[in-house]
Amino acid sequence: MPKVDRRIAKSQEAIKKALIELMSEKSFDDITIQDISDRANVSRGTIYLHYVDKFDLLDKLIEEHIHQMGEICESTSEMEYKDANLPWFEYLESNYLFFSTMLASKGAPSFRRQFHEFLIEEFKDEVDTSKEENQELSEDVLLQFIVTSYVGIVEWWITNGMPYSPQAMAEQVGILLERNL
Amino acid sequence: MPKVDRRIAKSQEAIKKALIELMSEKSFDDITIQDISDRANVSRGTIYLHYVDKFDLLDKLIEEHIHQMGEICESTSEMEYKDANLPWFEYLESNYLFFSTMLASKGAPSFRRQFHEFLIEEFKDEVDTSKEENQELSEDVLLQFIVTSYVGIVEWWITNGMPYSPQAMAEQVGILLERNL
DNA sequence: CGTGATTTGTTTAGTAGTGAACAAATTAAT
DNA sequence: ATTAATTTGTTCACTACTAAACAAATCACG
Repeated sequence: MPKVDRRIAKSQEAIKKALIELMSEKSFDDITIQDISDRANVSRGTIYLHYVDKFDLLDKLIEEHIHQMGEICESTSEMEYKDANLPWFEYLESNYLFFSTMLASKGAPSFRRQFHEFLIEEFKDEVDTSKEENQELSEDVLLQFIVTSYVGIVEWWITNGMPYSPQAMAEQVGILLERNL
Repeated sequence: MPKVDRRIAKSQEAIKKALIELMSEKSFDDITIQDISDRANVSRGTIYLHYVDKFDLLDKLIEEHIHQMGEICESTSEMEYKDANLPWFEYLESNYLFFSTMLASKGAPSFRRQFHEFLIEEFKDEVDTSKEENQELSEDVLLQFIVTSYVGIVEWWITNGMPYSPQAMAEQVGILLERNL
């Protein structure tokens, strides 16, 4: 990995942070490139140096988070659900503004779907209908059941201002996964 | 004013912030230029682009705050003491880490003296021994009295974690100044 | 002491960010 | 529908930041 120039990293961070902040304040349609460069404290041209337009910026932002979540899944694949969930909820917490705006009604309508699809892929290998208690279930039903509930729980937790700690969430969701998979 | 390049402003901000943070963690002597550049996320060379060494950086940092405080004094010169004090304490609050580290025992020993000298200059024109109740006082005694107590109050407020709001402080110190000047 | 490791301060060639200008495309208002 | 005003996307010459290399100075410690 040819480590990226620190100026690039800083500019892109500032730009992405600016977009998230602005999306939490007004509709994506109403956000202009100038708005973003002002907020990021970056020249307007700098944005075009990295992104073709604001849609591309949003795409890449989402893509990056999906990728990060993939990394987390990878690093926790060997753990118990209870433990594996902790980094997950910690990640959600430390990116609260991103997830809350993306899941908000006027956020990024496509994000919920992408999030769902991502989880389908991740849980695909986890469902085990050979286990005794799951004999009567078909794989895809169980998979949809789990993923839908997972998305729902996350969405509820985020949009309700994270009423429980990541630890508490990891533990409880861990129990529920254990029980159903 | 030939407005400064935004890259310069950002770099210098990051560098100054880094120094303040590091000084709140360890002694100035133990801080290296590399430490600062690491913390500021800036190339080591960038520091030398703006400052000759870490002493120069500290000098300029202090000088800037003294200057800012001068601006505040200027903008409030027409107000009642109570009102004039508010921007003052708000400034102290928003630069809490700077003032608390500079006033700390192992901070910048010279800062307290510079701060004192600055206030002497600012209050010089405020003392009025022609007023009836101050007839028996000589100007320099009254001046030293006021400034010493002002520095003391600020130092106490900062090093004790700002136990009162800037508003409360501005009000009370306003009363005390009114009473003595 | 001395000597080995850090830290310093400078230089270098290369890269990213800068503001300004511009025409083209959108959007808003009458 | 015709302006007028904004926003877009691109180009440009210039400047600041970059990492890396270097010798000199300072530090640490056996």
